[in-house]
Amino acid sequence: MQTLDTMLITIDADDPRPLYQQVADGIRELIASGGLVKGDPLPPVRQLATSLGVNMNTIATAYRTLQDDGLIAVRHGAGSLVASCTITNRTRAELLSPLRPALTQLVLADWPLGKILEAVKQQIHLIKSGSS
Amino acid sequence: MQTLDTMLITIDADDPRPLYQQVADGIRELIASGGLVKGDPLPPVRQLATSLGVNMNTIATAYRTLQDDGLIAVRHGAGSLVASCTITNRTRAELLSPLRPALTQLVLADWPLGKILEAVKQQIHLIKSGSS
Amino acid sequence: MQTLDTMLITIDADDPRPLYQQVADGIRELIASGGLVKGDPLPPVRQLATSLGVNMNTIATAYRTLQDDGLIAVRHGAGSLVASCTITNRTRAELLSPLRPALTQLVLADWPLGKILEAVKQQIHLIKSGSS
Amino acid sequence: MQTLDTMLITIDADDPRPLYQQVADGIRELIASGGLVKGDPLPPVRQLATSLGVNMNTIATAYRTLQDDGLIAVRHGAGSLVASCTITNRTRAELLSPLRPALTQLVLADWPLGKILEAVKQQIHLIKSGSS
DNA sequence: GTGGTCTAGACCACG
DNA sequence: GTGGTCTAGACCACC
Repeated sequence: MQTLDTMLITIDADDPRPLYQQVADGIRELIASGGLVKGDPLPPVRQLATSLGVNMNTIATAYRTLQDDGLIAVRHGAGSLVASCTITNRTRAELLSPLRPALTQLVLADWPLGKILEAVKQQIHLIKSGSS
Repeated sequence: MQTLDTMLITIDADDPRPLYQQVADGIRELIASGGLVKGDPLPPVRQLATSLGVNMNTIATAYRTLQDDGLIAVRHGAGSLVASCTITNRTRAELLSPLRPALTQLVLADWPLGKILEAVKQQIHLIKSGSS
Repeated sequence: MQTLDTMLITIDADDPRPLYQQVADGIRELIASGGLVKGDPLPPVRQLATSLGVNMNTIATAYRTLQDDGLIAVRHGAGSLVASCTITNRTRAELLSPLRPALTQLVLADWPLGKILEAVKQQIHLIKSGSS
Repeated sequence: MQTLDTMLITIDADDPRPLYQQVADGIRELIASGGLVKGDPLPPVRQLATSLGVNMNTIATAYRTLQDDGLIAVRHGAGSLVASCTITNRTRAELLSPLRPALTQLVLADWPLGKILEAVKQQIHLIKSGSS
Protein backbone atom coordinates (compact mmCIF):
# COMPACT_ATOMS: atom_id res chain seq x y z
CA MET A 1 0.00 0.00 0.00
CA GLN A 2 1.36 3.29 -1.15
CA THR A 3 0.57 6.78 -0.05
CA LEU A 4 -0.32 9.24 -2.75
CA ASP A 5 2.42 11.65 -1.76
CA THR A 6 4.95 9.63 -3.72
CA MET A 7 3.23 10.63 -6.95
CA LEU A 8 6.11 12.04 -8.86
CA ILE A 9 4.92 12.94 -12.31
CA THR A 10 6.58 15.64 -14.29
CA ILE A 11 4.95 17.71 -16.99
CA ASP A 12 7.08 19.12 -19.76
CA ALA A 13 5.62 21.70 -22.11
CA ASP A 14 8.35 20.93 -24.68
CA ASP A 15 7.41 17.27 -24.79
CA PRO A 16 5.68 16.50 -28.09
CA ARG A 17 3.06 14.36 -26.32
CA PRO A 18 -0.13 16.07 -25.18
CA LEU A 19 -0.31 16.82 -21.47
CA TYR A 20 -2.95 14.23 -20.69
CA GLN A 21 -0.78 11.55 -22.25
CA GLN A 22 2.27 12.64 -20.31
CA VAL A 23 0.18 12.24 -17.17
CA ALA A 24 -1.14 8.84 -18.26
CA ASP A 25 2.33 7.64 -19.26
CA GLY A 26 3.67 8.86 -15.93
CA ILE A 27 1.10 6.85 -14.01
CA ARG A 28 1.76 3.84 -16.26
CA GLU A 29 5.41 4.03 -15.28
CA LEU A 30 4.48 4.29 -11.62
CA ILE A 31 2.42 1.13 -11.94
CA ALA A 32 5.13 -0.62 -13.97
CA SER A 33 7.68 0.24 -11.30
CA GLY A 34 5.56 -1.14 -8.51
CA GLY A 35 5.27 2.33 -7.01
CA LEU A 36 1.54 1.85 -7.31
CA VAL A 37 0.00 -1.56 -6.79
CA LYS A 38 -3.46 -3.00 -7.26
CA GLY A 39 -5.90 -1.35 -4.91
CA ASP A 40 -3.86 1.78 -4.31
CA PRO A 41 -5.97 4.93 -4.49
CA LEU A 42 -5.11 7.59 -7.03
CA PRO A 43 -5.25 11.25 -6.08
CA PRO A 44 -8.55 13.00 -6.80
CA VAL A 45 -8.72 14.61 -10.24
CA ARG A 46 -8.80 18.12 -8.82
CA GLN A 47 -5.93 17.53 -6.43
CA LEU A 48 -3.59 16.11 -9.04
CA ALA A 49 -4.61 18.90 -11.42
CA THR A 50 -3.66 21.68 -9.05
CA SER A 51 -0.59 19.75 -7.95
CA LEU A 52 0.64 19.52 -11.56
CA GLY A 53 -0.60 22.95 -12.52
CA VAL A 54 -2.88 21.73 -15.26
CA ASN A 55 -6.60 21.78 -15.80
CA MET A 56 -8.99 19.34 -14.15
CA ASN A 57 -10.18 18.04 -17.52
CA THR A 58 -6.64 17.20 -18.54
CA ILE A 59 -6.33 14.82 -15.60
CA ALA A 60 -9.81 13.46 -16.20
CA THR A 61 -8.81 12.61 -19.77
CA ALA A 62 -5.65 10.90 -18.55
CA TYR A 63 -7.64 8.84 -16.04
CA ARG A 64 -10.14 7.89 -18.77
CA THR A 65 -7.26 6.65 -20.92
CA LEU A 66 -5.96 4.48 -18.10
CA GLN A 67 -9.48 3.24 -17.44
CA ASP A 68 -9.73 2.15 -21.08
CA ASP A 69 -6.45 0.26 -20.56
CA GLY A 70 -8.04 -1.53 -17.62
CA LEU A 71 -5.25 -0.26 -15.39
CA ILE A 72 -7.40 1.85 -13.09
CA ALA A 73 -10.99 1.93 -11.94
CA VAL A 74 -12.78 5.26 -11.71
CA ARG A 75 -15.73 5.20 -9.35
CA HIS A 76 -18.06 8.13 -9.71
CA GLY A 77 -18.15 10.01 -6.46
CA ALA A 78 -15.79 7.62 -4.73
CA GLY A 79 -12.37 8.23 -6.17
CA SER A 80 -10.12 6.16 -8.40
CA LEU A 81 -7.81 3.27 -7.70
CA VAL A 82 -5.39 0.92 -9.41
CA ALA A 83 -7.43 -1.97 -10.81
CA SER A 84 -4.67 -4.05 -12.33
CA CYS A 85 -0.91 -3.96 -12.74
CA THR A 86 -0.77 -5.67 -16.10
CA ILE A 87 -2.06 -4.97 -19.56
CA THR A 88 -3.65 -7.88 -21.38
CA ASN A 89 -5.64 -8.32 -24.56
CA ARG A 90 -3.10 -6.49 -26.64
CA THR A 91 -1.51 -8.17 -29.61
CA ARG A 92 2.21 -8.57 -29.99
CA ALA A 93 2.10 -6.27 -33.02
CA GLU A 94 0.25 -3.56 -31.09
CA LEU A 95 2.82 -3.74 -28.31
CA LEU A 96 5.81 -3.66 -30.64
CA SER A 97 4.73 -1.10 -33.22
CA PRO A 98 5.67 1.99 -31.17
CA LEU A 99 9.13 0.47 -30.81
CA ARG A 100 9.87 0.63 -34.55
CA PRO A 101 10.34 4.39 -35.05
CA ALA A 102 12.18 4.72 -31.73
CA LEU A 103 14.69 2.06 -32.72
CA THR A 104 15.01 3.43 -36.25
CA GLN A 105 16.31 6.69 -34.79
CA LEU A 106 19.00 4.81 -32.91
CA VAL A 107 19.97 2.87 -36.02
CA LEU A 108 20.20 6.12 -37.99
CA ALA A 109 22.32 7.59 -35.22
CA ASP A 110 24.68 4.75 -36.02
CA TRP A 111 24.41 3.06 -32.66
CA PRO A 112 25.78 -0.47 -32.81
CA LEU A 113 23.47 -3.28 -31.73
CA GLY A 114 25.28 -3.78 -28.45
CA LYS A 115 24.96 -0.14 -27.46
CA ILE A 116 21.22 -0.19 -28.24
CA LEU A 117 20.62 -3.34 -26.22
CA GLU A 118 22.61 -1.86 -23.36
CA ALA A 119 20.48 1.29 -23.46
CA VAL A 120 17.27 -0.74 -23.60
CA LYS A 121 18.37 -2.76 -20.60
CA GLN A 122 19.15 0.43 -18.74
CA GLN A 123 15.80 2.03 -19.64
CA ILE A 124 13.92 -1.05 -18.47
CA HIS A 125 15.87 -1.00 -15.25
CA LEU A 126 15.00 2.65 -14.76
CA ILE A 127 11.34 1.93 -15.43
CA LYS A 128 11.20 -1.00 -13.03
CA SER A 129 13.08 0.86 -10.33
CA GLY A 130 10.96 3.96 -10.80
CA SER A 131 13.89 6.30 -11.42
CA SER A 132 14.02 9.60 -13.31
CA MET B 1 21.85 4.38 -56.74
CA GLN B 2 18.31 3.44 -56.18
CA THR B 3 15.33 4.11 -58.39
CA LEU B 4 12.44 5.83 -56.72
CA ASP B 5 9.98 3.17 -57.71
CA THR B 6 11.18 0.94 -54.94
CA MET B 7 9.66 3.35 -52.46
CA LEU B 8 7.47 1.09 -50.48
CA ILE B 9 5.82 3.11 -47.77
CA THR B 10 2.52 2.05 -46.31
CA ILE B 11 -0.03 4.40 -44.84
CA ASP B 12 -2.37 3.12 -42.15
CA ALA B 13 -5.35 5.21 -41.10
CA ASP B 14 -5.58 3.27 -37.81
CA ASP B 15 -2.01 4.12 -36.90
CA PRO B 16 -1.97 6.63 -34.04
CA ARG B 17 0.80 8.61 -35.75
CA PRO B 18 -0.17 11.46 -38.08
CA LEU B 19 0.16 10.69 -41.78
CA TYR B 20 3.14 12.95 -42.37
CA GLN B 21 5.03 11.18 -39.62
CA GLN B 22 4.21 7.76 -41.01
CA VAL B 23 5.68 8.96 -44.30
CA ALA B 24 8.76 10.43 -42.63
CA ASP B 25 9.26 7.32 -40.50
CA GLY B 26 8.90 5.18 -43.61
CA ILE B 27 11.61 7.09 -45.41
CA ARG B 28 13.80 6.98 -42.30
CA GLU B 29 13.49 3.20 -42.31
CA LEU B 30 14.37 3.09 -46.00
CA ILE B 31 17.52 5.07 -45.27
CA ALA B 32 18.33 3.01 -42.19
CA SER B 33 17.99 -0.18 -44.21
CA GLY B 34 20.28 1.06 -46.95
CA GLY B 35 17.41 1.05 -49.40
CA LEU B 36 18.19 4.70 -49.96
CA VAL B 37 21.76 5.94 -49.82
CA LYS B 38 23.40 9.34 -49.89
CA GLY B 39 22.71 11.07 -53.18
CA ASP B 40 19.63 9.07 -54.09
CA PRO B 41 16.83 11.29 -55.37
CA LEU B 42 13.46 11.28 -53.60
CA PRO B 43 10.24 11.31 -55.58
CA PRO B 44 8.68 14.72 -56.23
CA VAL B 45 6.19 15.76 -53.60
CA ARG B 46 3.25 15.58 -56.03
CA GLN B 47 4.17 12.15 -57.30
CA LEU B 48 4.58 10.58 -53.85
CA ALA B 49 1.38 12.27 -52.72
CA THR B 50 -0.75 10.80 -55.51
CA SER B 51 1.06 7.49 -55.21
CA LEU B 52 0.18 7.22 -51.52
CA GLY B 53 -3.21 8.83 -51.90
CA VAL B 54 -2.56 11.63 -49.45
CA ASN B 55 -2.45 15.38 -49.65
CA MET B 56 0.56 17.16 -51.11
CA ASN B 57 1.05 19.14 -47.91
CA THR B 58 1.35 15.90 -45.99
CA ILE B 59 4.38 14.88 -48.05
CA ALA B 60 5.82 18.38 -47.90
CA THR B 61 5.63 18.30 -44.12
CA ALA B 62 7.28 14.89 -44.04
CA TYR B 63 10.14 16.12 -46.23
CA ARG B 64 10.54 19.19 -44.03
CA THR B 65 10.85 16.93 -40.98
CA LEU B 66 13.54 14.88 -42.69
CA GLN B 67 15.29 18.07 -43.74
CA ASP B 68 15.35 19.18 -40.10
CA ASP B 69 16.98 15.83 -39.29
CA GLY B 70 19.63 16.58 -41.88
CA LEU B 71 18.76 13.36 -43.68
CA ILE B 72 17.58 14.91 -46.92
CA ALA B 73 18.16 18.08 -48.90
CA VAL B 74 15.23 19.83 -50.47
CA ARG B 75 16.33 21.96 -53.42
CA HIS B 76 13.63 24.35 -54.49
CA GLY B 77 12.60 23.52 -58.04
CA ALA B 78 15.16 20.77 -58.41
CA GLY B 79 13.80 17.89 -56.39
CA SER B 80 15.04 16.36 -53.14
CA LEU B 81 17.77 13.87 -52.40
CA VAL B 82 19.26 11.94 -49.53
CA ALA B 83 21.85 14.17 -47.94
CA SER B 84 23.13 11.86 -45.24
CA CYS B 85 22.51 8.42 -43.88
CA THR B 86 23.15 9.24 -40.25
CA ILE B 87 21.54 11.50 -37.73
CA THR B 88 23.80 13.70 -35.67
CA ASN B 89 23.16 16.69 -33.46
CA ARG B 90 20.83 14.68 -31.29
CA THR B 91 21.47 14.20 -27.60
CA ARG B 92 21.37 10.76 -26.05
CA ALA B 93 18.31 11.80 -24.07
CA GLU B 94 16.48 12.96 -27.20
CA LEU B 95 17.21 9.67 -28.89
CA LEU B 96 16.13 7.55 -25.94
CA SER B 97 13.06 9.42 -24.74
CA PRO B 98 10.62 7.92 -27.27
CA LEU B 99 11.78 4.50 -26.08
CA ARG B 100 10.41 5.00 -22.56
CA PRO B 101 6.65 4.73 -23.12
CA ALA B 102 7.12 1.94 -25.68
CA LEU B 103 9.13 -0.14 -23.21
CA THR B 104 6.75 0.68 -20.35
CA GLN B 105 3.94 -0.98 -22.29
CA LEU B 106 6.02 -4.15 -22.62
CA VAL B 107 6.85 -4.12 -18.92
CA LEU B 108 3.16 -3.67 -18.10
CA ALA B 109 2.36 -6.56 -20.44
CA ASP B 110 4.61 -8.57 -18.14
CA TRP B 111 7.23 -9.40 -20.74
CA PRO B 112 10.43 -10.68 -19.11
CA LEU B 113 13.65 -8.82 -19.91
CA GLY B 114 14.89 -11.60 -22.17
CA LYS B 115 11.78 -11.56 -24.30
CA ILE B 116 11.97 -7.78 -24.68
CA LEU B 117 15.63 -7.87 -25.70
CA GLU B 118 14.88 -10.65 -28.16
CA ALA B 119 12.08 -8.59 -29.70
CA VAL B 120 14.31 -5.50 -29.87
CA LYS B 121 17.01 -7.51 -31.64
CA GLN B 122 14.44 -8.81 -34.09
CA GLN B 123 13.02 -5.35 -34.76
CA ILE B 124 16.47 -3.92 -35.40
CA HIS B 125 17.18 -6.75 -37.77
CA LEU B 126 13.94 -6.06 -39.60
CA ILE B 127 14.79 -2.36 -39.83
CA LYS B 128 18.31 -3.00 -41.14
CA SER B 129 17.13 -5.57 -43.64
CA GLY B 130 14.26 -3.37 -44.78
CA SER B 131 11.57 -5.96 -44.08
CA SER B 132 7.86 -5.51 -43.38
CA MET C 1 -44.96 -12.91 2.93
CA GLN C 2 -41.30 -12.97 2.15
CA THR C 3 -38.39 -12.70 4.55
CA LEU C 4 -35.83 -10.06 3.79
CA ASP C 5 -32.96 -12.48 3.80
CA THR C 6 -33.84 -13.66 0.32
CA MET C 7 -32.82 -10.26 -0.99
CA LEU C 8 -30.32 -11.22 -3.60
CA ILE C 9 -29.11 -8.08 -5.25
CA THR C 10 -25.73 -7.96 -6.89
CA ILE C 11 -23.63 -4.85 -7.30
CA ASP C 12 -21.19 -4.62 -10.17
CA ALA C 13 -18.64 -1.83 -10.26
CA ASP C 14 -18.19 -2.32 -14.02
CA ASP C 15 -21.88 -1.79 -14.69
CA PRO C 16 -22.42 1.57 -16.38
CA ARG C 17 -25.44 2.25 -14.18
CA PRO C 18 -24.85 4.13 -10.91
CA LEU C 19 -24.93 2.00 -7.79
CA TYR C 20 -28.24 3.36 -6.50
CA GLN C 21 -29.89 2.47 -9.77
CA GLN C 22 -28.48 -1.04 -9.73
CA VAL C 23 -30.03 -1.42 -6.29
CA ALA C 24 -33.35 0.03 -7.40
CA ASP C 25 -33.40 -2.10 -10.55
CA GLY C 26 -32.61 -5.15 -8.47
CA ILE C 27 -35.54 -4.51 -6.16
CA ARG C 28 -37.76 -3.82 -9.17
CA GLU C 29 -36.84 -7.21 -10.57
CA LEU C 30 -37.59 -8.84 -7.22
CA ILE C 31 -41.05 -7.28 -7.27
CA ALA C 32 -41.58 -8.14 -10.93
CA SER C 33 -40.67 -11.75 -10.23
CA GLY C 34 -43.05 -12.00 -7.31
CA GLY C 35 -40.15 -12.46 -4.94
CA LEU C 36 -41.51 -9.47 -3.09
CA VAL C 37 -45.25 -8.85 -2.88
CA LYS C 38 -47.42 -6.03 -1.62
CA GLY C 39 -46.95 -5.58 2.08
CA ASP C 40 -43.57 -7.25 2.30
CA PRO C 41 -41.11 -5.26 4.40
CA LEU C 42 -37.84 -4.05 2.89
CA PRO C 43 -34.61 -4.26 4.86
CA PRO C 44 -33.63 -1.13 6.79
CA VAL C 45 -31.38 1.22 4.84
CA ARG C 46 -28.42 0.63 7.14
CA GLN C 47 -28.72 -3.14 6.99
CA LEU C 48 -28.93 -3.34 3.21
CA ALA C 49 -26.08 -0.85 2.91
CA THR C 50 -23.69 -2.88 5.03
CA SER C 51 -24.94 -6.10 3.47
CA LEU C 52 -24.11 -4.81 -0.04
CA GLY C 53 -21.01 -2.95 1.04
CA VAL C 54 -22.19 0.41 -0.20
CA ASN C 55 -22.89 3.76 1.37
CA MET C 56 -26.11 4.34 3.30
CA ASN C 57 -27.02 7.26 1.05
CA THR C 58 -26.83 4.99 -1.97
CA ILE C 59 -29.59 2.78 -0.55
CA ALA C 60 -31.60 5.79 0.58
CA THR C 61 -31.50 7.18 -2.97
CA ALA C 62 -32.57 3.83 -4.38
CA TYR C 63 -35.53 3.67 -1.99
CA ARG C 64 -36.50 7.22 -2.90
CA THR C 65 -36.51 6.27 -6.57
CA LEU C 66 -38.79 3.32 -5.88
CA GLN C 67 -41.01 5.54 -3.76
CA ASP C 68 -41.35 7.92 -6.71
CA ASP C 69 -42.41 4.91 -8.78
CA GLY C 70 -45.11 4.20 -6.22
CA LEU C 71 -43.67 0.73 -5.71
CA ILE C 72 -42.68 1.12 -2.09
CA ALA C 73 -43.74 3.17 0.90
CA VAL C 74 -41.07 4.64 3.14
CA ARG C 75 -42.42 5.29 6.62
CA HIS C 76 -40.10 7.50 8.61
CA GLY C 77 -38.88 5.55 11.62
CA ALA C 78 -40.94 2.51 10.84
CA GLY C 79 -39.20 0.88 7.93
CA SER C 80 -40.23 0.50 4.32
CA LEU C 81 -42.57 -1.92 2.61
CA VAL C 82 -43.79 -2.85 -0.83
CA ALA C 83 -46.77 -0.62 -1.56
CA SER C 84 -47.69 -1.93 -4.99
CA CYS C 85 -46.55 -4.49 -7.52
CA THR C 86 -47.40 -2.50 -10.59
CA ILE C 87 -46.23 0.76 -12.05
CA THR C 88 -48.91 3.16 -13.23
CA ASN C 89 -48.80 6.84 -14.16
CA ARG C 90 -46.23 6.14 -16.84
CA THR C 91 -46.91 6.95 -20.46
CA ARG C 92 -46.29 4.40 -23.16
CA ALA C 93 -43.49 6.57 -24.52
CA GLU C 94 -41.80 6.80 -21.12
CA LEU C 95 -41.93 3.04 -20.75
CA LEU C 96 -40.58 2.35 -24.24
CA SER C 97 -37.91 5.02 -24.57
CA PRO C 98 -35.16 3.10 -22.69
CA LEU C 99 -35.77 0.23 -25.08
CA ARG C 100 -34.60 2.20 -28.13
CA PRO C 101 -30.83 2.35 -27.56
CA ALA C 102 -30.78 -1.22 -26.23
CA LEU C 103 -32.48 -2.53 -29.35
CA THR C 104 -30.35 -0.36 -31.63
CA GLN C 105 -27.26 -2.12 -30.34
CA LEU C 106 -28.78 -5.49 -31.27
CA VAL C 107 -29.69 -4.23 -34.73
CA LEU C 108 -26.15 -2.91 -35.20
CA ALA C 109 -24.83 -6.29 -34.06
CA ASP C 110 -26.78 -7.65 -37.00
CA TRP C 111 -29.17 -9.79 -35.00
CA PRO C 112 -32.15 -10.87 -37.09
CA LEU C 113 -35.62 -10.01 -35.80
CA GLY C 114 -36.33 -13.58 -34.75
CA LYS C 115 -33.18 -13.82 -32.65
CA ILE C 116 -33.98 -10.54 -30.92
CA LEU C 117 -37.55 -11.60 -30.12
CA GLU C 118 -36.28 -14.92 -28.82
CA ALA C 119 -33.81 -13.13 -26.56
CA VAL C 120 -36.50 -10.74 -25.34
CA LYS C 121 -38.79 -13.65 -24.52
CA GLN C 122 -35.98 -15.34 -22.64
CA GLN C 123 -35.12 -12.17 -20.69
CA ILE C 124 -38.75 -11.67 -19.69
CA HIS C 125 -38.92 -15.25 -18.56
CA LEU C 126 -35.80 -14.75 -16.48
CA ILE C 127 -37.26 -11.60 -14.95
CA LYS C 128 -40.58 -13.23 -14.10
CA SER C 129 -38.93 -16.33 -12.67
CA GLY C 130 -36.45 -14.26 -10.69
CA SER C 131 -33.38 -15.95 -12.19
CA SER C 132 -29.82 -14.70 -12.53
CA MET D 1 -24.35 7.72 -50.56
CA GLN D 2 -26.18 10.08 -48.31
CA THR D 3 -25.94 13.82 -48.03
CA LEU D 4 -25.38 15.21 -44.60
CA ASP D 5 -28.49 17.32 -44.68
CA THR D 6 -30.59 14.34 -43.73
CA MET D 7 -28.96 14.31 -40.30
CA LEU D 8 -31.96 14.41 -38.09
CA ILE D 9 -30.81 14.13 -34.53
CA THR D 10 -32.83 15.59 -31.73
CA ILE D 11 -31.45 16.76 -28.43
CA ASP D 12 -33.69 16.68 -25.38
CA ALA D 13 -32.61 18.41 -22.20
CA ASP D 14 -35.07 16.30 -20.20
CA ASP D 15 -33.53 13.06 -21.41
CA PRO D 16 -31.57 11.43 -18.58
CA ARG D 17 -28.72 10.56 -20.97
CA PRO D 18 -25.87 13.05 -21.30
CA LEU D 19 -25.96 15.16 -24.45
CA TYR D 20 -22.94 13.50 -26.05
CA GLN D 21 -24.61 10.13 -25.66
CA GLN D 22 -27.85 11.33 -27.16
CA VAL D 23 -25.85 12.46 -30.16
CA ALA D 24 -23.94 9.19 -30.35
CA ASP D 25 -27.15 7.15 -29.97
CA GLY D 26 -28.77 9.26 -32.66
CA ILE D 27 -25.98 8.55 -35.10
CA ARG D 28 -26.06 4.87 -34.14
CA GLU D 29 -29.73 4.79 -35.10
CA LEU D 30 -28.98 6.54 -38.38
CA ILE D 31 -26.42 3.85 -39.17
CA ALA D 32 -28.74 1.07 -38.01
CA SER D 33 -31.49 2.42 -40.25
CA GLY D 34 -29.25 2.53 -43.29
CA GLY D 35 -29.59 6.30 -43.39
CA LEU D 36 -25.83 6.37 -43.18
CA VAL D 37 -23.77 3.69 -44.84
CA LYS D 38 -20.11 2.77 -44.85
CA GLY D 39 -18.07 5.55 -46.40
CA ASP D 40 -20.61 8.31 -45.84
CA PRO D 41 -19.04 11.46 -44.46
CA LEU D 42 -20.22 12.83 -41.14
CA PRO D 43 -20.72 16.56 -40.66
CA PRO D 44 -17.72 18.43 -39.25
CA VAL D 45 -17.70 18.67 -35.48
CA ARG D 46 -18.25 22.42 -35.49
CA GLN D 47 -21.05 22.29 -38.02
CA LEU D 48 -23.04 19.64 -36.18
CA ALA D 49 -22.40 21.49 -32.92
CA THR D 50 -23.88 24.75 -34.11
CA SER D 51 -26.63 22.89 -35.93
CA LEU D 52 -27.68 21.14 -32.71
CA GLY D 53 -26.99 24.14 -30.52
CA VAL D 54 -24.42 22.38 -28.34
CA ASN D 55 -20.76 22.83 -27.74
CA MET D 56 -18.06 21.59 -30.08
CA ASN D 57 -16.56 19.36 -27.42
CA THR D 58 -19.87 17.64 -26.86
CA ILE D 59 -19.89 16.49 -30.48
CA ALA D 60 -16.22 15.60 -30.32
CA THR D 61 -16.95 13.35 -27.35
CA ALA D 62 -19.83 11.69 -29.20
CA TYR D 63 -17.61 11.06 -32.22
CA ARG D 64 -14.90 9.60 -29.97
CA THR D 65 -17.46 7.20 -28.51
CA LEU D 66 -18.49 6.05 -31.97
CA GLN D 67 -14.84 5.72 -32.94
CA ASP D 68 -14.29 3.44 -29.95
CA ASP D 69 -17.23 1.36 -31.20
CA GLY D 70 -15.47 1.07 -34.55
CA LEU D 71 -18.50 2.58 -36.26
CA ILE D 72 -16.82 5.72 -37.54
CA ALA D 73 -13.32 6.82 -38.49
CA VAL D 74 -12.14 10.25 -37.42
CA ARG D 75 -9.29 11.54 -39.54
CA HIS D 76 -7.46 14.49 -38.01
CA GLY D 77 -7.85 17.42 -40.34
CA ALA D 78 -9.77 15.49 -42.92
CA GLY D 79 -13.21 14.93 -41.48
CA SER D 80 -15.00 11.84 -40.23
CA LEU D 81 -16.83 9.06 -42.03
CA VAL D 82 -18.77 5.89 -41.37
CA ALA D 83 -16.24 3.08 -41.07
CA SER D 84 -18.58 0.15 -40.49
CA CYS D 85 -22.27 -0.53 -40.17
CA THR D 86 -22.01 -3.37 -37.68
CA ILE D 87 -20.74 -3.77 -34.15
CA THR D 88 -18.65 -6.83 -33.45
CA ASN D 89 -16.52 -8.04 -30.59
CA ARG D 90 -19.30 -7.61 -28.09
CA THR D 91 -20.48 -10.52 -25.98
CA ARG D 92 -24.08 -11.64 -25.92
CA ALA D 93 -24.28 -10.64 -22.26
CA GLU D 94 -22.95 -7.14 -22.98
CA LEU D 95 -25.51 -6.68 -25.72
CA LEU D 96 -28.42 -7.95 -23.64
CA SER D 97 -27.71 -6.40 -20.25
CA PRO D 98 -29.20 -2.98 -21.05
CA LEU D 99 -32.38 -4.79 -22.06
CA ARG D 100 -33.04 -6.13 -18.57
CA PRO D 101 -34.10 -2.95 -16.73
CA ALA D 102 -36.04 -1.71 -19.77
CA LEU D 103 -38.06 -4.91 -19.91
CA THR D 104 -38.53 -5.01 -16.16
CA GLN D 105 -40.36 -1.70 -16.36
CA LEU D 106 -42.78 -3.18 -18.88
CA VAL D 107 -43.34 -6.25 -16.75
CA LEU D 108 -44.04 -4.04 -13.74
CA ALA D 109 -46.46 -2.02 -15.84
CA ASP D 110 -48.29 -5.31 -16.21
CA TRP D 111 -47.83 -5.58 -19.94
CA PRO D 112 -48.60 -9.11 -21.18
CA LEU D 113 -45.88 -10.88 -23.12
CA GLY D 114 -47.66 -10.43 -26.42
CA LYS D 115 -47.95 -6.69 -25.99
CA ILE D 116 -44.27 -6.40 -25.13
CA LEU D 117 -43.21 -8.44 -28.15
CA GLU D 118 -45.47 -6.36 -30.34
CA ALA D 119 -43.90 -3.15 -29.01
CA VAL D 120 -40.40 -4.55 -29.50
CA LYS D 121 -41.23 -5.48 -33.08
CA GLN D 122 -42.59 -1.99 -33.65
CA GLN D 123 -39.52 -0.33 -32.12
CA ILE D 124 -37.18 -2.39 -34.26
CA HIS D 125 -39.22 -1.48 -37.29
CA LEU D 126 -38.98 2.19 -36.38
CA ILE D 127 -35.21 1.87 -35.89
CA LYS D 128 -34.68 0.08 -39.20
CA SER D 129 -36.91 2.48 -41.08
CA GLY D 130 -35.32 5.50 -39.49
CA SER D 131 -38.55 6.90 -38.07
CA SER D 132 -39.06 9.18 -35.07
C1' DG E 1 -16.02 15.78 -1.51
C1' DT E 2 -15.79 12.78 -5.50
C1' DG E 3 -16.03 12.33 -10.60
C1' DG E 4 -19.07 13.61 -14.92
C1' DT E 5 -20.70 16.80 -18.08
C1' DC E 6 -21.06 20.98 -20.45
C1' DT E 7 -19.78 25.64 -22.06
C1' DA E 8 -17.05 29.34 -24.39
C1' DG E 9 -13.17 30.34 -26.31
C1' DA E 10 -8.41 29.85 -27.50
C1' DC E 11 -4.52 27.78 -29.89
C1' DC E 12 -2.30 24.12 -32.32
C1' DA E 13 -1.70 20.03 -35.48
C1' DC E 14 -3.10 18.22 -39.60
C1' DG E 15 -4.47 17.62 -44.50
C1' DG F 1 -11.01 24.15 -42.92
C1' DT F 2 -10.58 19.95 -40.31
C1' DG F 3 -10.09 17.72 -35.74
C1' DG F 4 -7.18 17.78 -31.14
C1' DT F 5 -5.97 19.81 -26.98
C1' DC F 6 -6.26 22.82 -23.23
C1' DT F 7 -8.25 26.26 -20.09
C1' DA F 8 -11.47 28.34 -16.63
C1' DG F 9 -15.40 27.90 -14.63
C1' DA F 10 -19.95 26.18 -13.88
C1' DC F 11 -23.41 22.77 -12.51
C1' DC F 12 -24.90 18.18 -11.64
C1' DA F 13 -24.78 13.13 -10.21
C1' DC F 14 -23.01 10.27 -7.03
C1' DC F 15 -21.21 8.26 -2.68
